[in-house]
Amino acid sequence: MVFETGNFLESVSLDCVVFGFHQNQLKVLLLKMKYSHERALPGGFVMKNETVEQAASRVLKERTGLDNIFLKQFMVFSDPSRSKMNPAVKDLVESGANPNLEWFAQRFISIGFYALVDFTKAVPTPDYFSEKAEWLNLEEINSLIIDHNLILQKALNTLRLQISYQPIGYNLLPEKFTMPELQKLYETILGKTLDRRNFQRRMLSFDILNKLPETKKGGAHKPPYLYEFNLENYKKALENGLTGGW
Amino acid sequence: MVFETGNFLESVSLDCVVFGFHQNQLKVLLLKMKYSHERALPGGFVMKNETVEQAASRVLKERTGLDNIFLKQFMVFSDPSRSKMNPAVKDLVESGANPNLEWFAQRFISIGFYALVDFTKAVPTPDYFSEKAEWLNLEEINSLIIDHNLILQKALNTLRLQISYQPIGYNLLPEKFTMPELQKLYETILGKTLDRRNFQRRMLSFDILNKLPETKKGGAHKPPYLYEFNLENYKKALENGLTGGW
DNA sequence: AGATTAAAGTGTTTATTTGACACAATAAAA
DNA sequence: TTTTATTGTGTCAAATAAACACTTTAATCT
Repeated sequence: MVFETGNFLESVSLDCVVFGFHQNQLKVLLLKMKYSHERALPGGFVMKNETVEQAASRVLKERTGLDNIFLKQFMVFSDPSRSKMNPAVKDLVESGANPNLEWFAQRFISIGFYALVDFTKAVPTPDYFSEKAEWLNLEEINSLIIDHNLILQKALNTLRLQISYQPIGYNLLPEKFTMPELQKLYETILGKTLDRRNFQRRMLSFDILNKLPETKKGGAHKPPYLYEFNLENYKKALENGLTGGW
Repeated sequence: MVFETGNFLESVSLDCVVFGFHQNQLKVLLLKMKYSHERALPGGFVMKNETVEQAASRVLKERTGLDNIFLKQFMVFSDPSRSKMNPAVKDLVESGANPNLEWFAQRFISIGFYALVDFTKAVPTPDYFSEKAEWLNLEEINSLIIDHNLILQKALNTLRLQISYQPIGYNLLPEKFTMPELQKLYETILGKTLDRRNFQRRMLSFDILNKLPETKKGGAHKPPYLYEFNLENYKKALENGLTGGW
């Protein structure tokens, strides 16, 4: 048995909404369950000697191969009926593999995390219950197990709020990126278009970008300059917050 | 025994930072432990058939006598060593009362809530572990048990952030209040002074206040007008957020 | 090779918001 | 009745945000 349930804290689970960005699309990492074939957010349990943040890091390391993922808890989901329709339990029954069915069937409150990762670096990897892990575009996402649609929606709301007073992008973009790419990221998260010139002026005013002397050639038309984040200032901005909203 | 520990979810506790406002001071509701005499935030456990929000409401109803308290979860505290120095356990040993000591001595992750209540209406009431419940001014608060200082600090930070894009006051002030009182509340939470005229202009622009024809007499000097919140707009603002910061 | 195409670079003007600031009115207290 | 200190109120200047158009460029097409 893969799960040594005795190592875990009772009653507590966690679910992660992992956001990535690729080809101007906001993506979410989802699992496909082995037996029910339903989709689910990656999640896990908390070991007896780790914090919930460490647990989420551990889980995401397993699901993406990445360390040092940007990770934030945003809400606890605790509707008493939420666990009842967990298909993982059904899956366990069908697999006949698990001696500790009751443990999985217990009531869990789940701590919701959202994570921002570099799409190109993550290697989606299924877990014990799933046959596949893959990125889906936001619009492609239909019904998820249990309350995972709700969790996703709350995560998205939180991200949208966050973006107004925190820098975002370092964890979602490759090291070097163009201003139009950054703008698309913002537009995608916010769900609206922004003025190109005002966006650039605003971004530059935050003083978290280094403009590089190179441009990104290869597209048809005028090549855009490349930028990188000025990590020192970026971190300062993370702590102190930015101003205003879009 | 008061605590039927079997009714509670394992591993999960909650702690509440209850804010009140009185005489231009921000107050926090604290308990004084029976045996160790240390101070603690009011807290409790989650019953098997309730959400964590319902649990927090229940606990606060017991500690204040109030229903329908404004309540918000803001963070989960889960350092594995946090439970180790819980004086409640020591208290239980000394009281000799509890047959289920192990339950209390287990590791808990704690869900932090903050609450905003009308100081004049709350009746501080101690719990099983405490001899006294009382309001303390923020500056009067010294060392609290376990990680409760941290929880308090995070709650305060959250409140300060929240105040920039959410209306605040309905839950902290009496029904009718004056503009100077409202301003003092903001100044106290933010920890800085604000320009009287700009504050008023800004507040009125949110369109969440009704100016009443009455003034509040009794003080020496010119009596200020009374206001009440326009609940309909207040709730809209809670949902949609305000703009900018101070 | 030259023409065409569409995205990217860039600055100014206007409107809106914020910040600073002073004097008159009032009720209580002296 | 005088004094006192708080409240009510408006304007002007500065900063910020919003609207907006033309030139430059690399790739593609012919």
